Amino acid sequence: MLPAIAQTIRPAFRHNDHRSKELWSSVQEVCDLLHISRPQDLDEDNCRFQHVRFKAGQTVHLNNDPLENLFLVNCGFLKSSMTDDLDKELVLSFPMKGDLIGVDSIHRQHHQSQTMTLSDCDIILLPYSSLQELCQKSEQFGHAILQIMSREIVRERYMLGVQRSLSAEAKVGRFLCMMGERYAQLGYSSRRFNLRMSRNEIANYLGVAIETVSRILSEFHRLGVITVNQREIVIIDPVFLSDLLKFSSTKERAGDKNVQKGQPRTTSKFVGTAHQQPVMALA
Amino acid sequence: MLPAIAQTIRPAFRHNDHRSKELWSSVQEVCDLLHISRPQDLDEDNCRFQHVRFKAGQTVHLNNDPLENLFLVNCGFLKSSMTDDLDKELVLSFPMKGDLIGVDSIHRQHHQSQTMTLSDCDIILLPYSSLQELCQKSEQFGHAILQIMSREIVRERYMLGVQRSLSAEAKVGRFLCMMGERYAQLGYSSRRFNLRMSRNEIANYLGVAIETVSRILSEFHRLGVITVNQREIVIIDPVFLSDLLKFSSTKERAGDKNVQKGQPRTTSKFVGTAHQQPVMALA
DNA sequence: CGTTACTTTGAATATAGTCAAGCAGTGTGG
DNA sequence: CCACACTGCTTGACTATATTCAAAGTAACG
Repeated sequence: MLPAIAQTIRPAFRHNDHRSKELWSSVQEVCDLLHISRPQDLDEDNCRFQHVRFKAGQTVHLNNDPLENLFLVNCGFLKSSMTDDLDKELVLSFPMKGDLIGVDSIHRQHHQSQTMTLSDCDIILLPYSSLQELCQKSEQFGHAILQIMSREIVRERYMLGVQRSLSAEAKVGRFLCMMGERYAQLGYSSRRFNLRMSRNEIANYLGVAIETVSRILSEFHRLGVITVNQREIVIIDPVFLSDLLKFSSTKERAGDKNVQKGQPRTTSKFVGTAHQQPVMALA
Repeated sequence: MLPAIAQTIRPAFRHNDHRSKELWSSVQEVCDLLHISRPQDLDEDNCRFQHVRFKAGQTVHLNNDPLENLFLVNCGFLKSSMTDDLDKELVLSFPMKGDLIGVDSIHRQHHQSQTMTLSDCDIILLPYSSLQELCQKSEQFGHAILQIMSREIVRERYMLGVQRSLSAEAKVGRFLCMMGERYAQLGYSSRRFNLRMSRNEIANYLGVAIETVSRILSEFHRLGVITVNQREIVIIDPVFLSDLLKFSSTKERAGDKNVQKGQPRTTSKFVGTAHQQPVMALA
């Protein structure tokens, strides 16, 4: 079985001959990474999954590649995107540790997107055939895979809600909060982090113009709710950003709290809210 | 097993005592509806799935209901929606025949959305436990379920692309085309159909204001590319609508064909394109 | 027939996009 | 080491698009 896997990986993978302490992971380790409990009903644990190293800027898989492997991020930062009718890139997600890449490809047996590395990465190859086999052996594992797919649906749906009902500044605010939370899950600070992606990629991901992202970040900085220095972000007032999630919606903010309504246009429209909430000390 | 299913269904279901020719469906029939091939590796076909009838305006499941059944639409039209932070409804989809409802609930074992009927409906209950069992018995069936989940992800992703990169009129145009295609798949005309949902629901689904939907439909009508009479739509020029998909994107139309750019504002901005494409005869 | 819900239309406004210019880091080669 | 170009980012001015508010029209319903 192992030789079989080795043969199915794309040639590019074989160029990565970096020495690594753990080139193969067990089912246990994969389950831990995926945040699913290890199936109790799976006795034989002789299955191993290969790790592959990527340098920043490399391609993990391209659109329309045949489905052979799913990819589980062990460490590093990536960008998944698709191409629309006009060959314009649409950024779909920024996978990081613990994220499973490629579940969209099961439908047509070909990848419906492409994924690039934004930093050096360590990726675990999960051959789809092996996953199917595990699903067959273990009902619990099968259920866990369905859960992961379901979670992906819920996540995308959440983004859909963001796209539809939030203003540009709320999108950016929510994006920053989300990134903070994700870093926190990885054990980093949720308040101070480096964005791994360009303004262009953020703008694309959020569905707004790059200038808008830039303007809003500057505005947040001016208001003292964040600090921006290149790609280094410090979130000073997360409450402000999370309130934006709720009340900056273009459509429904009339009727909710009388802030941000009828503020003089000569000053920032955020001032009203900013003054209501004490600026929190930087951790 | 059958009594078990009968006991797990919600009380509301039992009120529907309409007499029906086929109250139970086989695995075969379910697979046909889902457009997946019947698993060859499943010999015993003694499993039956209960049908439930709903009148228009009834609730199939509510947000946060525990996951007991998935729902497969046998006939009728529905609306799935979720509730955002502000208790505002967000329409997610308009399920119809062959659509599987509830795959989002597997993740947390509770439904993450609610579904209402827009017309009288016949729904097949698929107990999640039975599905798991079938997945276990048949590798092919398991794969098919993964495919359906994957397809759902791809669909939601498509909507995400629509939300991000299309103008309001392109969204409406695409919506009409999409509805036409879906009716066509059910064997109805793709050119002439009744919308089952209100303008409000369309607007919500597309993430635009209701007035915008109304205006754009009127505009399309004025241009002769569609006919609107209440909720009855006749698509006269699908090419026009599908071109909108490509070239009405707010962001990328500069540089593509010099239509719709620099048109006098006194007349419709669609006129330029409309004149380039012959109006097709009404089928 | 009046009430209600849904839809259409117009006018004013707000939001975000486009265009254009300039700035700031980065890297290259002289 | 500095000039140079290059890329990514920021900012301002203007414009387009879509929303909000307001009002009136239309169909459905008891």
